[in-house]
Amino acid sequence: MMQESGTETKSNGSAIQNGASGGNHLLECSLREVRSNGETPSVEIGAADLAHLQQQQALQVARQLLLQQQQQQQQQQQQQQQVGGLKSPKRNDKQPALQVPVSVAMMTPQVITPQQMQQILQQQVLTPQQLQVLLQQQQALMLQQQQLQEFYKKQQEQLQLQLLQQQHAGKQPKEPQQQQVATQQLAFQQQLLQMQQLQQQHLLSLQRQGLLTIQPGQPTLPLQPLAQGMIPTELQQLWKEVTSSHTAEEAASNNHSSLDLSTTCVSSSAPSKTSLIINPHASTNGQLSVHTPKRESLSHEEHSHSHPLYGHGVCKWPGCEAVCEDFQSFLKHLNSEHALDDRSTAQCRVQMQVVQQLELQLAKDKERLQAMMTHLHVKSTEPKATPQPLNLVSSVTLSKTASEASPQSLPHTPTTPTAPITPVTQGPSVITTTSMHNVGPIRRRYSDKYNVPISSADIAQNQEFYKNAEVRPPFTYASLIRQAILESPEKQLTLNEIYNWFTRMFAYFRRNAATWKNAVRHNLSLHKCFVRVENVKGAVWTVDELEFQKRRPQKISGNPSLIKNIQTSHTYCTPLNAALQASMAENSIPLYTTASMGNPTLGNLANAMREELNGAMEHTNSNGSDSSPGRSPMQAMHPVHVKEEPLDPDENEGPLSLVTTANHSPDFDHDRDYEDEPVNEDIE
DNA sequence: AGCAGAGTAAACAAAC
DNA sequence: CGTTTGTTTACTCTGC
Repeated sequence: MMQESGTETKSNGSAIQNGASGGNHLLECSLREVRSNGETPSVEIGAADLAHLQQQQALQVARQLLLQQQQQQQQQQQQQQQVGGLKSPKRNDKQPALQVPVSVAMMTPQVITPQQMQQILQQQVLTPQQLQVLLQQQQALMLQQQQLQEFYKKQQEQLQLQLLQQQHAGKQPKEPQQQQVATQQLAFQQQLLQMQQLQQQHLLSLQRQGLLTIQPGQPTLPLQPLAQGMIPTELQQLWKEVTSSHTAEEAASNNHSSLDLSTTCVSSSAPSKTSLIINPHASTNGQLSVHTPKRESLSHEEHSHSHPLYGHGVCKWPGCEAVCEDFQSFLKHLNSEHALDDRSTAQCRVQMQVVQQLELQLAKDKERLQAMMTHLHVKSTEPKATPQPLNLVSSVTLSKTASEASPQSLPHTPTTPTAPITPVTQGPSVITTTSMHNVGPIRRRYSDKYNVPISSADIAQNQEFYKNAEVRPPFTYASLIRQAILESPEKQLTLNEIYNWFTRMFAYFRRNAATWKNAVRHNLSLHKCFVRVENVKGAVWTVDELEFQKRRPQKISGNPSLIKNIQTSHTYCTPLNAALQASMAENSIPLYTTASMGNPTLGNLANAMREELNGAMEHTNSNGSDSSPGRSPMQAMHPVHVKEEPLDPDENEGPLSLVTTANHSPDFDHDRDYEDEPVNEDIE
């Protein structure tokens, strides 16, 4: 029976590994191909050339991506066929994910991962240097514009003064002076206009290159200060005063210029934005409303020509730049050259990716900014911030809404963590070989950690942590075995089921199988608390609670406050958390949130620690009164987590019991490898 | 320093 | 016959 399950798993594991590695190979090849094709162009090229080149590259990337996705799909199909024939269907979903987490992201059909986007943007389309140059250009333009605006403002103030003086003086012939002033102003406005056009061009070129996306409802960043700076209420008032005294032609010309200002904004492919920015002033001003109808009618006209893909007589389709005399010819060009075909679709796709990437980047930067501001402005929260991940997630998981607690998640990432949005790719890959340094013996390092009570803990999170991170759990074998047995519905497990529990619950026990299995057997035999019961099917192991409690006379050297703490039900998980943190500290592993992993079994692992704790308490309170049915709280928790555990080996008797436990299987090959290896790679 | 608990390694036997 | 299960012994390490 055991043999069957063992061999079956072994063969399955290898089959899966082959499939996965094959897939990786293919993907790597295609990726490499993409990379090699997307060499960064030489530096000394014009902006237009650059844009063109980038678009070409983008096209190429698009083709490659399409190809790649096809390959991925094929690969997936192959894998499913290959795997499906060999193993039970239940294992299909989880195994590849655990074995080659990187491939998971890549195998997602039809979706470009952020990593790929990053590659597209940074390696293929634009180099960071190019990006920086463009941004610098943009900044320089904005600076110039600001200076010009200030100058313009000053001029208008002077003008205002002069006008006031003239009004008060009320005698000298106004016309020449006023005209002079007006023309002066016009000159400035035209200058400003030029600046705006320049900036607009720049923006458009950025947009064309996919560097900047102007969203319909939102003002573009550079234009916003300009527009706002251009039309403050006082300025408008002043402007009105000046223009009202002018001749009709002047007024008309002035109108025109102000119109131009607005149309500039309009032509920057953000029509709605114009109204957004200007209308508030119009409403507050009242003066502008006079102009508004005209402006609207004109801007409408202009608007009809302000196609996002058309500007300055040039087609703005990525990589096109065909010259079109007027809007009509542009439309003709658009329909003929950029009709719905493969090429256009690919280009569109690339543009979408670029936009997505930028949005992603924006989200990241926003998050970063938020964090920075929080850090800088809210110093008082700093102490709070550090343990926040824990508290946050704990509260979330305790309320069993482990939906989107992890900010990144990460992955989280965590990290996750790292991967700020690294969402949830926390497989074993997240914590890599560095975490394997702690392969040494367990030893009871945690005993002293009990003296470091930490606020509320998250058992579920810890559990997920150990499931994914190859960190040695700070529990004794005996505790773990007992926990495994108690978690089973019938409070009894076969040896193999205990093994399965270990591998399922702890990534650490997916390696060095020979070692820890031997230890498990050793413990089972050694400790009286584990009772072997002959069964119909064979033998199962149970726990003699009495014996188990007897057997632990150590730890906790009477810390009254701690003990008091412990006895409150809420802090039952405290030692576990302490142990977890200690363990992580030992391994230099940042705590990353894995709350997104779904319904964690509440208190699974905590029991392992609790019982240790209880034992210690009993020892401390040993002067009689086994006051603790103190186990009762923890026992009371069992029904909860026992029910929630989705894969209970007990339910799957026979050879399949091993197979149906998902997590351990990917590493089963490793297990075998380590079993075959005579030398333990422990570093002590 | 000594003790006890825990982990590791290994030998061995019985069962499968 | 090979593997799994179970037992036992010896040794090391760690905390007290």
